[in-house]
Formats: sequence, structure tokens, C-alpha cells
Amino acid sequence: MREPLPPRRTPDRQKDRPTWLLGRAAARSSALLAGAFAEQGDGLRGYHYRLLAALEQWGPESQADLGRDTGIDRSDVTGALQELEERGLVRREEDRANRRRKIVSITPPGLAELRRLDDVLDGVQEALLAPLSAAQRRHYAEIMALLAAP
Amino acid sequence: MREPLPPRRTPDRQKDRPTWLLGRAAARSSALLAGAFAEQGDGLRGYHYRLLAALEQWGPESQADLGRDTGIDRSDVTGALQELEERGLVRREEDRANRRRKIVSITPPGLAELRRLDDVLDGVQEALLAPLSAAQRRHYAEIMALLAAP
DNA sequence: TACAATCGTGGGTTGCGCCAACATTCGGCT
DNA sequence: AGCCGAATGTTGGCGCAACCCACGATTGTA
Repeated sequence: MREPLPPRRTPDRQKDRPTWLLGRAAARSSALLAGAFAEQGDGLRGYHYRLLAALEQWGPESQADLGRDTGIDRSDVTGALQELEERGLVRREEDRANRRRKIVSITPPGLAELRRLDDVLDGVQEALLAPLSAAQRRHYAEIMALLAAP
Repeated sequence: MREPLPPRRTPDRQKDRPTWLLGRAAARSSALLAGAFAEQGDGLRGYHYRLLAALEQWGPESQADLGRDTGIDRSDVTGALQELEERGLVRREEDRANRRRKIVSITPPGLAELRRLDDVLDGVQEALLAPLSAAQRRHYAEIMALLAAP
């Protein structure tokens, strides 16, 4: 889990800006995630996890719906699903009622992989929030919910 | 200032994860920034702003020092500085005491551009934090400082 | 003087988020 | 029934941020 290259010193005009702080924090978070995926992710990335999670949560879906649910572009869904299918984590079959669509479902190995990734990601959450007190974590959740989906 | 493509619905295992929230918030922030730069940034990007800000703050520096200060890779510093120099926002001259180095300094037009970008970015901060109360903003600053530089 | 370190530079790569175009298929309207 | 527009999956591309590696030139040091 590599940390992002830290600035040695930060200009005053930046260091108190909310977007700057948020960006730095997100950089740390995504570095932690990338490191975790690299070390224990079997070559999978964020897109794969998000797709597996959506499939587990809502069951078989078309690729377009999957994209809308996850906020991933249709074209990126295609690519990520192909890799998931090669690994046998996901199955795609033509919807006979609508032959444009492909119904995607998660396989038992896919479920197992998802559970494993869950554990990996839980470790990342803990590493990220380590410097925060319990009260600060509550504030964090409250504030981030507002900023994430205003 | 386009918002990022939002997920229609979010899997339970994701929506409460700190990294997920942070990622979403950062996505919003960077979308706001990208939009602001695209509309009012004269074709400049984040790297350019960070370099100009560092130069204004600490005066002329070599490119390698500039990279260390800003957390930007040496090679990316080179590219961004070339674009800044083409626009006349920055000047580079060989350090006669050490001919490997190039001393970079900000020009008067560069300073003016930096001030202008400051105003643009101030607007982004306000847009980002709009949903937060004054107390929440204080918590935000406190928490983010911890997460950004642990 | 040989060697190691530093500097600027160019060329790649990766992840994520987009957009445009295309052929196929479906649905609604006339 | 026929036509047109919309949706679907796919390919290929772009941009940004963040990296890495390798090179020639230069410097400092052993």
C-alpha cells in the first residue's frame, strides 16, 4: 500500500482549501485501495468490485442497468465484465425477451471473491480512519454523506 | 461544471464505507474543479495552478525542488512548465552555478493569472461546501486535516 | 580520476471518467 | 404494416492525475 508522493510543503493558498484537503485525503484513500487491490485483489480493480457488489445486491441485470446503478459508463461496464467473465466470476446470457440485452449474474465463485474483497476493503477503511476518534468518525460519516450526495 | 455521473442506487456494502463516501465526495470536488478550469481556466489544469502557487509562495526554484514541494513528479513538472512558459506565465533560466538546473520563476502575467485562478477556485470551495453548516465546516476542516496528512 | 548522485527530459503505463460512432434490436406512432 | 426514434452492447478514443524507467549531461565525492 503505497502512499501518494507527499508534497514537501504546501502553499498557503492551497493548504486550507477544502478541495485541496479533500483531494489529498482522497489520494491517500485511493492509494490505500490501489495498494490493497494490487496486493490482494487478484488483478481486479475498483470497477470490478463495484459491479460484483451491485450484482450481489440486486441480482441479475442488463449491462446498461448495471452501468446506471454503479455510475459506470456503458463502455467501461463492457470491458470490466469481460474480465470478470474470463475469471468465471460472472455469467452473461442473452435476454431472449429482448435480444439487445445481456443479463449478467454473479456466479458462486464471484460471490466468494466479493466476500474476500469485502474483508480486504474493511482493512483499508480502518487504515484510512485510524487517526480519527470515535466522535470524529461520526462527524465524518455525517459530513461525507452530505458532500457525496448533495 | 458538470456533476459526475451519479449511481442510481448504491449497494449497501459500499454506501457506508468511508472510502466510498470519500471517493464520491472527491469525485464531486474534482468535477467542480475540472469544470471551473475548463470554463475559466484558460486551458490550464491542476498541475499548472499548483506550480504557480508554489512559485508565488517560495520564489524561484529549480524544477526538481518544485516537484518535491508540490508532490508532482519531475517529468510532469517538465511538461506543465513548458506549457506555462509558452503562455509567458513562467520563466526558466539555466542556473549558471549548476548547469544541470533550471531556475523557474513566476512572471507578472503569471502572478495575475494565479490571482484570477484563486478567485475561480474560491467559487468552487463555496459550491462544494454549500450543503454544510458552519459547525460542520469546522468539523470538516479538522477531520480532513487529519486524513490528508496523518 | 573514477564513481555515484542529481537534473531535466522523453517515453511509457495505469485507473478512472467520459464521449462518439456503429450495428442490432425493440417500441410507439401513424 | 411500416417507419422512426430510442435503447443496447461494443469498439475506439480522449483527458487528467499519478506514476516509472531510462537517457545524456552535469556535479560532487571518494
